[in-house]
Amino acid sequence: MAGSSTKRRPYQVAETIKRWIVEKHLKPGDRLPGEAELMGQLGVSKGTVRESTRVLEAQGLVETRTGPGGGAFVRAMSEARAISLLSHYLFFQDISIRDIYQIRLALEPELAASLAGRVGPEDMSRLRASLESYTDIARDDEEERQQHLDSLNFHLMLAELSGNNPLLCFIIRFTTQVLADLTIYRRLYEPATHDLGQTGCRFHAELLDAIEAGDAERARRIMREHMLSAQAVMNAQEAQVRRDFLSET
Amino acid sequence: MAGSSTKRRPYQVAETIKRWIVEKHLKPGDRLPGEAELMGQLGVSKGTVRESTRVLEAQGLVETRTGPGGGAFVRAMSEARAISLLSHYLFFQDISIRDIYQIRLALEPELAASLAGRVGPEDMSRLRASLESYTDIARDDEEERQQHLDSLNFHLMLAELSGNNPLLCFIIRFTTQVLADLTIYRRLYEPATHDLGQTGCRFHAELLDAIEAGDAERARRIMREHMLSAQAVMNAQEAQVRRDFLSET
DNA sequence: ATCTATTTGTACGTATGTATT
DNA sequence: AAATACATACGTACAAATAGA
Repeated sequence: MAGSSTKRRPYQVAETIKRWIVEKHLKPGDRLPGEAELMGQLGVSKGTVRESTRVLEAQGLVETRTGPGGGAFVRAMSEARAISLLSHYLFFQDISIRDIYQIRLALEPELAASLAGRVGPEDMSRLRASLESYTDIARDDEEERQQHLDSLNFHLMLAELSGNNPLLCFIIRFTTQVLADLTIYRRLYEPATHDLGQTGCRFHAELLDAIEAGDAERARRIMREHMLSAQAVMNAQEAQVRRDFLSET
Repeated sequence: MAGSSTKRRPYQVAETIKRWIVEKHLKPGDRLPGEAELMGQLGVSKGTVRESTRVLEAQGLVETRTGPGGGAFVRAMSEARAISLLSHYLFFQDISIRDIYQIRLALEPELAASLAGRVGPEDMSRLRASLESYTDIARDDEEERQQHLDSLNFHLMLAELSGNNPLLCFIIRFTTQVLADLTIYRRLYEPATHDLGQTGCRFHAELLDAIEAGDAERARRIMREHMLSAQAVMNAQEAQVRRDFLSET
């Protein structure tokens, strides 16, 4: 294989800059050379430099600001962007609800266990307060839909609280996000799910007790039962996940 | 909310094109309008169109070809690129070996179970053949390192075989990739791990038996024990994951 | 509050590379 | 082998945004 550079210039430049970030141990907030300097140092035109910057920006590695002192700055990719990018990957892969729940069933109990005894009192009451919105049975479809979103949000809050293991946190938030996305746009929640909110609420309440008591094994077991119960309901409606990109908010 | 477009033009254009892909149900291989047409339809200049194309390309949504009949084509993002993009996210997140194994411990048994009775004879023998390379004890460090890579590759092959649940497959391949990456560049594998290859090989062999027999529960249990055993060894060396981007191959 | 300097953002024109026919 | 259609790259000019005097 000859050394002929098969990639196009903007990508060569982007790769070079990535190497700089690694080798020079650049941290979020650090400034990269400006367009003019890059043009000079790398011997490319302005347009090429800009295309490179867009690439790095699209990948979430830098952000750019105009004006004096502006330029391209190293940036820690937001979790929202990472989720969005992963949804780009799954766009052409056929994911089913079943797939999502296979993951949740394996991971959520793990998260619950790792949280036992590690949630402060103020977060604890925030979690308990959030249960209120779906203790009572829903009047209409609209309310039920909202309850389901609130219930999913409970899981997002749990993931948020577990600062340790960012990867676990990310995966859980991603799966939850996909489910929430489905709930918003589709009538995913129609038949025979009316009491899912009720039972879900009970599971959540028991789970909080176990977490507060610091009983990791009990938390794990409760969450597992919770997932199995939800999975059974969801598997009934063997839906294909909607083809869309998740937005970045 | 006012329609004031806070984002810059290339991103507006990229978003527009993404909407086209969703709404028109474009599939991989479908061609997007050429630069000239986009310039006309969207009322932007050539440079802006090109920056937009780079953004979509960086996100793995399109590829571009030169020459007659060339242009930008819709493309299903490769798993390799998705892994690379996710590694960009984790770059600033401080992941530990412990974190990786927490995920593996939860997911690998699930994968093993889902594979039981679903692997064809030819794949079965490929898997068995791969065991050969680490049945015998390693002579030197170099050989041991290679054995560890082969052993990880076994898990990659398993993930590959499980076509169902692309997301599960992706996550497992990602975690394995991170470990392989560490093994290549660092001396992760030094102390007290000499028999890890041996015991790992035994686990793998037993696992294949269970899979061939179609015994999902047994496969799950064996893989779980395998992960627990490896985790115990790895937790000894509480290493921080190396700061680097995973390459796209 | 206004101006000014700095730096990115957008547009346009032109030339070159590359693959298809 | 040549013509064609398309992306790729360069250079310049000007617009917009922002920090600081």
